Amino acid sequence: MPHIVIVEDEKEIGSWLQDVVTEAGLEATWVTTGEELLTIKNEVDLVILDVMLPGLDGFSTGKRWKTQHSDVPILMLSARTAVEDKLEGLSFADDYVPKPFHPEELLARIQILLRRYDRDATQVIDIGQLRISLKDLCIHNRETGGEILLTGKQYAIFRYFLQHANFILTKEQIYEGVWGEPYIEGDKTLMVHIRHLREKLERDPSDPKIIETVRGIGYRVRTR
Amino acid sequence: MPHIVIVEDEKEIGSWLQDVVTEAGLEATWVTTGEELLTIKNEVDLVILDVMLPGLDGFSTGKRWKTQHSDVPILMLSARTAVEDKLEGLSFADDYVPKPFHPEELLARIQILLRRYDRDATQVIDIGQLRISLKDLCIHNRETGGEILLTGKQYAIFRYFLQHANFILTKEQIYEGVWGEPYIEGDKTLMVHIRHLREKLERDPSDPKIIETVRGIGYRVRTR
DNA sequence: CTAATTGGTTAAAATTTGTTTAAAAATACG
DNA sequence: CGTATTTTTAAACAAATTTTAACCAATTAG
Repeated sequence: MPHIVIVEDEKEIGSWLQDVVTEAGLEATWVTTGEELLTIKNEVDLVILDVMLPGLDGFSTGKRWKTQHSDVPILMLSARTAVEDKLEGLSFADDYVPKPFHPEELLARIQILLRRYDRDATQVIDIGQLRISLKDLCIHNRETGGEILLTGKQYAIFRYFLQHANFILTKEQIYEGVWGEPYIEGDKTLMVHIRHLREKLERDPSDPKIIETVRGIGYRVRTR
Repeated sequence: MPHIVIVEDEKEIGSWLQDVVTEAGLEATWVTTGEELLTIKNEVDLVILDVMLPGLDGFSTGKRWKTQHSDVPILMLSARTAVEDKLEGLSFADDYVPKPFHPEELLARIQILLRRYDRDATQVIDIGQLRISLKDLCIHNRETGGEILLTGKQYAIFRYFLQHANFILTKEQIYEGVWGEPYIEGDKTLMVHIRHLREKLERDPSDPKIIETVRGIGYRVRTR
């Protein structure tokens, strides 16, 4: 059953949304702040995100979600119908629905996003001895049969590699994609994380096959 | 370049849409009936479909397209803003934009759909036996099937050549373009790099075909 | 034909870049 | 609040790249 997270600070609307989604046969979690959304660890299939939020606003929350968490679709809700707001939202979100709206329209748009997202998800890829299910980012070692658990940053980096698999990625790209802030020339932080990742993923961390080094440029993870 | 088909019977709007899409750097074909859309044989990446059409209406056209043709996304346009219409459209289409709308919003929504259904249109150039995909910085030898990895400076120089392909480039130009500092007459650094590049790229480095020498001036890489 | 010029080649020196290890700082957790 | 874990910083080390420099080959001009 697809799991939907609703981020809405107004109690009445939040609770109503949760009902609407639940009655449509979907699982719904309702949180009231962007910060809460960003800490959710469970599997999420879609986020309904209000623009006006206390603290971290909807736009900032959405951008962080997309860059730091996952490609899981975001449907923005807003009473602000100005083109600038729509454009801002659509620059990272997958749909933007102005308030007020009919619950049926919302559900129809949710279905579209779930349908679309489902297509490119539910995939399992093999890299070397590893088997990775992209949807829940579980990594198994096919040789030992064990599961490999990564830390937060390690997941973020490895996910970035998988999302851009087979591309040679510059350190700038990776750092900015994962940390969301500019890379400072000569910084070794990323390299230390690569080292830790290799310790967990590679057969022989000092002869890496999964995370290749492309000297003078960056790194690459191949899936083919 | 993504190819977009616009189905719109009103001449003014159709032509305007075509302009909007074309100016955004996309290829646009404009037809006036649903029947015409269903006969298109070329590759299509997105359909913009008006609801009100003479003959086969937008809803019927869209459903046929999805069932009989392909999974290529449909963006519905309509002056009918009733929920029933929206729901009918969203039951098969991928987005439903009520008229009137701002061109920027339309373009943002087009981008979202194209992004989702991206056919991985990576730009690929062939030079001699080499196949180069600029986007992921990969160079393949089509004869041996192997990949050619370059060092940082080698990538920088070769990319400069490709960005100025078919032009005869002076050593000054290349040096200043790659190093970002003035070229000192008689410096052999560039030549050493050219030698290393030729060792990796050419069939016979002492009889170069890919990086030509233009005596007294500089070098040239041809793509045609 | 020979000298001068320009580009090519090679190997060693210098520099840059990536790796590794350890410890400090920050964060999460009970 | 203290402990464990994660993340970042720092420094020493190793290795590959880039540059330098000396010499060689080809072409052109006198």
